[in-house]
Amino acid sequence: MAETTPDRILDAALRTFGTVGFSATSLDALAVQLGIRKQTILYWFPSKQAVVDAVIDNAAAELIEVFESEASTGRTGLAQVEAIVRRVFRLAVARPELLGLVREVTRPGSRSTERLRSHAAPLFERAKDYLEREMDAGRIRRSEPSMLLLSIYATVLGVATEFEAQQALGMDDDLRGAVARRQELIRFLHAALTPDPTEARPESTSEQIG
Amino acid sequence: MAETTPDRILDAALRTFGTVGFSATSLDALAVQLGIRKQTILYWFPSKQAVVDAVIDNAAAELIEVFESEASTGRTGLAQVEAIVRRVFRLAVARPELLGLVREVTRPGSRSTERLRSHAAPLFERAKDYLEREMDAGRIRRSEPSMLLLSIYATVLGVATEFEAQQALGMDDDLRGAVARRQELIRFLHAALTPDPTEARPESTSEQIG
DNA sequence: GCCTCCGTCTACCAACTGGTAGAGAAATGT
DNA sequence: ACATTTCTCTACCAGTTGGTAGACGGAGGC
Repeated sequence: MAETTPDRILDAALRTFGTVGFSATSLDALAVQLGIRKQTILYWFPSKQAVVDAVIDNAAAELIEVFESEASTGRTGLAQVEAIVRRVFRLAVARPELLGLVREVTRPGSRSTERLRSHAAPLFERAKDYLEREMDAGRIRRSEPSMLLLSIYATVLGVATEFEAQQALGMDDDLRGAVARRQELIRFLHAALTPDPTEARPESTSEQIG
Repeated sequence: MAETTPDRILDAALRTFGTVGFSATSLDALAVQLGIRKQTILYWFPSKQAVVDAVIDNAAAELIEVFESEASTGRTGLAQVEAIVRRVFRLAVARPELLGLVREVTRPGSRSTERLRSHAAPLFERAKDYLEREMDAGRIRRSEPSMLLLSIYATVLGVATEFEAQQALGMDDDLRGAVARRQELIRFLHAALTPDPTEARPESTSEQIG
């Protein structure tokens, strides 16, 4: 089954946008990559922005799929959270360009902020509702759900960040190692969220900053 | 004391590069911001790349200053690590564009990878040496120093990531909150690295991924 | 008063950007 | 066999990009 031209365009665009960014990617460069003319891209998409939007929509759909399929397992509490995080990790290993795209879209100056918001906001609300329900049920330690979500998000995205730093520093090409280390952090997160903790959180020597 | 033109250029460039990125920033846009013509920028810097390089060098010098001044306090163990992390956090609050620049430079497709490496590698080696010494002295729990450093790096950079996501989602503009939450994570890190831990790390329900 | 140097300017340039118009090839339907 | 539709192409275009050449004006030295 031959991949259609628009599909090939979106594939290449996701890869390139996710690594070098939107504005650093010209339609020409994209076309050369595919062995076609840029006018062919503009035949399938009315503008470059339309390509960007389509790539974002596709990626969002793929990520939402992960949440949907995990939400339907009937798991509860932290097991559910961990299952989703683990799936996202796996996706990050298999398709690092997806995380690159997320980083590109969440950039302050991005023109796609509105689009991102329309995809992410409902997901965020659902996750918040879930956490609130589970906190009410006593399965997750009570805290501010949106803060917790942001922390989880930042931790997950840390994989990509860390991996890139590793490559920039010329270290071994070891995303799996980065993932394993990140899981270590997730375990700390887990420890902090489990109800009836062993109260082993040490007195930190760090004072309040600001 | 009037700021010189090249200084003003570097200031504006850091701010813009750190938010919208290198390639999305034109010399013209930079010049308009400063109320000058782009040719004036090219009078002070031989090329755009030279501006980029100078901005990176400046930022690197500023960051290295933080490490240097903290290294000379004679602190040891985790107190030293925490002091540096705290300083970097403070810098992140005061100058978010610095972290934006780091993200821009560590991007896989970046042309500045070599320059980044030349700045970061020696710092990284020194930090590794420090950690190894402190592990030998029993003041930090033994683990792989470079892995530990990468985790710390990712955690610190998470502040920026989280803050940007927050803004993209249209939440309250609260970097300080993000920093506080991040410090919570740092405390977990602290717990995991303190020698003779209380062994309170829970059995995680997460299985090995891959 | 004049000269020189410094900093910014106007006026260009070639290359590249996203985008348009329309020709031509290759299937497809009838 | 022909007409139509689908797709990619060549040939453009105007605006923007980083970069060059050289004029202009002001400050200081003499």
